[in-house]
Amino acid sequence: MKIGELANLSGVPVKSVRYYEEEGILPAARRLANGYRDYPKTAVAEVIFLRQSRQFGFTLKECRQLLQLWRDPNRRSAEVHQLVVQRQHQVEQQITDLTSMHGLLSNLLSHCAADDSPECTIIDSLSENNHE
Amino acid sequence: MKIGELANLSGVPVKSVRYYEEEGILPAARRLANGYRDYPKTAVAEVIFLRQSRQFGFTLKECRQLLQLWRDPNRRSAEVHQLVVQRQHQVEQQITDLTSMHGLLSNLLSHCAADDSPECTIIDSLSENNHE
DNA sequence: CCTTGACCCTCCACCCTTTGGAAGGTCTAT
DNA sequence: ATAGACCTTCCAAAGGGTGGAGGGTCAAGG
Repeated sequence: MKIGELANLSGVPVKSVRYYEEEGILPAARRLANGYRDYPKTAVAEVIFLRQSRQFGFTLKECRQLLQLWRDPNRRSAEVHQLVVQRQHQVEQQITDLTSMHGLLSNLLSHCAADDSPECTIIDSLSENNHE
Repeated sequence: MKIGELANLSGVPVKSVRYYEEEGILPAARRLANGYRDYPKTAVAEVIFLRQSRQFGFTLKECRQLLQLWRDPNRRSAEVHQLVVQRQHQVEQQITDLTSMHGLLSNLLSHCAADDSPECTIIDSLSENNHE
C-alpha cells in the first residue's frame, strides 16, 4: 500500500505520515523499486492508533511510548494507565488555568462601558503591575 | 533607561523585549552612542501592559492591537471590549474541548485494570477508528 | 594599567507539530 | 504524446520565545 492509501484509511495527512517517520515515531517504510513508500496492511492500525493518541492531546514523544506499548505483547497495562493519568493531570491543570483566566476576563468585561468613549476600565486593568 | 532596567521594572525578560521590538509589537528603541537601546520612562508601562495582555492569553498580534488602542487617546472602549469578548469565547471553547477530553480520558482510565498483565482496554480504545 | 564582572550587541539555532510550496520523478489513461 | 494523479526530497513558515556563541562597553578594584 502506498502512502496516499494509508493516509486515506487512517485519516492522517500524507505529510504527517512522512513527518512521523522522520521523527522516528513510525518505522521507516519499505520502498518500492521506484522509491515510493510501501506499507503493510498492519500499518493502518498503527497510524490510526497514533491519530487517536494525538487527539487525546499526547505529544509525539508520548505517542512514541504509547505505540511501543501497543506493539509490545508483554506490556504492563499499569504503564499505559500511568501515561493516561499523567495526561489527565495536565488536562486538569489546563482547565483550572483557563477557568481562572475566564473569571478574570469576565471581571474585565463587566466593568467596561463598551461605548464610543475612550475611557476604558479594561485598558486600565491591563496597565496595572501585578508583578513583584 | 537601558534594556536590563526596563526588563526588571516590567517583569519581561530582556530577550523578549528585543523579540517584541523585532516583531514590531514595541516601537524600535532609540540608541545610545554605544549602540545600547535607550528607553524613556513611559516604556515601562507599555511593556507591563504587554505582559498583562499576554497573561490573559492574547496572541502577539492581538497584543499589538491592544497596545495601539492603549496608546490611542481617541479609542472607543467598545473596540477594546470586543477584543476581550473574542478572547473570552476562545477560552470558553478551549475549556469545552478540554472538558470533553477529560471525560474521555476518565472513561479510558475507568476500564483499565492497571496491573502487570498486557491486557489493556486503553490500548484497545485507542486502536478504534473513529474516523469517517 | 589591567583585569574582572556585569552589562549590552547581533546572529544563528532550537523547541513542537504541521503545512505549504518548489522542483522533479512515475505511472495510468486517453 | 500528454494530461493528471500520484510519489519523492528539501526548504520555509507559523507562534513565542529561549539559549548560546562571539564580541563590544563600562565601572570598580588591585
